[in-house]
Amino acid sequence: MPRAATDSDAFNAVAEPRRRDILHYLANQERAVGEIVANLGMEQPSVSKHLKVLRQVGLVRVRRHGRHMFYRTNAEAIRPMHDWTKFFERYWQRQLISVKERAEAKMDVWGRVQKPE
Amino acid sequence: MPRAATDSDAFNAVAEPRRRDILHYLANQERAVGEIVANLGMEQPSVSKHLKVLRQVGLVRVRRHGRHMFYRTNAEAIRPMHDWTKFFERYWQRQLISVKERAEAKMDVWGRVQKPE
DNA sequence: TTGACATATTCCTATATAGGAATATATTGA
DNA sequence: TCAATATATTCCTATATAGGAATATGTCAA
Repeated sequence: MPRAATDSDAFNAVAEPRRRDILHYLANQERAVGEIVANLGMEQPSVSKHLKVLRQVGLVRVRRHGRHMFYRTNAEAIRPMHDWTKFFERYWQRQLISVKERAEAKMDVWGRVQKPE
Repeated sequence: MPRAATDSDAFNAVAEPRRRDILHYLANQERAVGEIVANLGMEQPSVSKHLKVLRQVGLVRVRRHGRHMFYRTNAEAIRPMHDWTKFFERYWQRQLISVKERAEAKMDVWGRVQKPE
């Protein structure tokens, strides 16, 4: 079984660094495809294909104006990722637990208080 | 060119939903592989392979104790993802800009204040 | 209507999967 | 030393890429 498709969800879509660049670039203002090409230094077909993936997972919104297609980041779609990462916020400041601290807490060698196995 | 490898960075590693499940499960306490297998209902080789990817990008730490390998989430490695998503925090509460508001702000039809093209 | 411009799509290929099955490695206890 | 236990690795395969090149589609301006 291969990986889940890039357009299956936001997590898969933003795994590609160029797509993260695009989302960052489109956060403030909507931009035409040509602007993305010029400013991020990617090939035009490449940009179109990345935008298609981002659109399919709702990470960008698009609006046509004449020959131009104006894309803009839909920040709402990033929120689930933010929430997922936020869950770990309380852990990344935690100290390592020393042997001494384990002893004082009456924890076993596995660092557990109850249900050793 | 295929996608970047799953073990190239945290973004690619967590694109796989089962790996997110594992990281969530290992956030509080370190756990033996067998516990992950039992509690998350995955095949043992599958768990070992996912753990390998997570270990290669620093998302989990491992400690051997006898026959057991105790894995634990390294929340620090999730932080870069949190920071990236956090950048968009100020955008996802933004209101849509109506025609009226655009007119008052002297924006053009593209919603831009300066540099129309 | 036609040419120029902007964007999207198609075709191509090497490559890295995820999971299943089978097997290998490592450690313990007797 | 040997069996049991815990975990890791290997082999297999269908599949979805990302990027390059070429081309198609859509829209305007004259």
